[in-house]
Amino acid sequence: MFSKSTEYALRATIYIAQKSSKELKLGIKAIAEGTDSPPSFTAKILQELTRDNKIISSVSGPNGGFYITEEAKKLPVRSILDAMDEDGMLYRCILGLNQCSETKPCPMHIQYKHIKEQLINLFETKTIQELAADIRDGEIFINND
Amino acid sequence: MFSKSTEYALRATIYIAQKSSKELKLGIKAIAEGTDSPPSFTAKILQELTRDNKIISSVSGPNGGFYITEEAKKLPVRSILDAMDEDGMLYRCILGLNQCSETKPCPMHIQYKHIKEQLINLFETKTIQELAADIRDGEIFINND
DNA sequence: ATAATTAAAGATATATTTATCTTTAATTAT
DNA sequence: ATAATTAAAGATAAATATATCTTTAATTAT
Ligand code: FES
Ligand code: FES
Repeated sequence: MFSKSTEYALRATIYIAQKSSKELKLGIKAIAEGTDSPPSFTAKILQELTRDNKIISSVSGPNGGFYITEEAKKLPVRSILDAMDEDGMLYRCILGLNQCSETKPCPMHIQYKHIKEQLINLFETKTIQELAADIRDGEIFINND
Repeated sequence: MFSKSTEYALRATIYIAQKSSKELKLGIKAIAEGTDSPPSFTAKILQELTRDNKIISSVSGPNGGFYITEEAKKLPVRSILDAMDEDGMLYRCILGLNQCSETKPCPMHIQYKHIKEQLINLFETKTIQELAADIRDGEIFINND
């Protein structure tokens, strides 16, 4: 469904939202371990997510690390896809035609569009903080342990 | 959603099912043009689909080309994913965890599983011939013209 | 001020996917 | 039989995705 980059971005963001606060920032090592992701690659991805403080925030230096603001927690999961330039995926033709449209539909369009709508709805309504809250509550996981 | 390879495989198969018969086989050039796909790459992909006559059939030589049997037309679209080794996609965790399961669900699992079920159902019940028939009927397309 | 710590930025490496080109084999028509 | 046509197979190339490593900059504690 998504690229590795986007999967790591989603897992890292959820992990940060669940574990961090402005007072307790997380280092790249902890994030990578907590999400079963390669540390240096995850670092690169977090750079994209912190650019312009779009989703994740960070500070360098001792006791520095990554955290997410209460504001940003309210963003839909969709905004992570946007930051990773993978939001196009939600709107593509499932057979790879240049456009997915009602006026020039592919043979799978009619049935796929209902599924697509649910996908879009899921990513646009579910917020980062909702996903993070789920984990705290119960038996929900963000790694392979 | 799918790799380029799989997209080309789906489009080519639908095109062949729509236009060919045992008497009227299609050359690689016609298939590539009819589906807006790169000819030599599509040729490679058709080799995978013809291996063991799994889905597509072919004959070399003059008046040769690709066609699909009435039997094969009854296969679900899912069988094309199988042939392209991309059937795993339907069962993966949307966050990229090693397993998607009820017992160790990721934060998106509960909501995604309903969508996933519909995707699986679509690919397992829709047949190649149904997709091809749709095109003949009306305003349904398999290329970008 | 200095040293220590941490992320940011940049350079590089590896693997995979996508794509093309060339040679071979099969089939058919003459 | 020979030549023509077509797909199969194999080799190679280009592009992209994934991953790591090194250097730099920022911040903090001493
Ligand atoms: S046109 Fe193919 S999914 Fe909409
Ligand atoms: S565990 Fe992630 S989608 Fe099922």
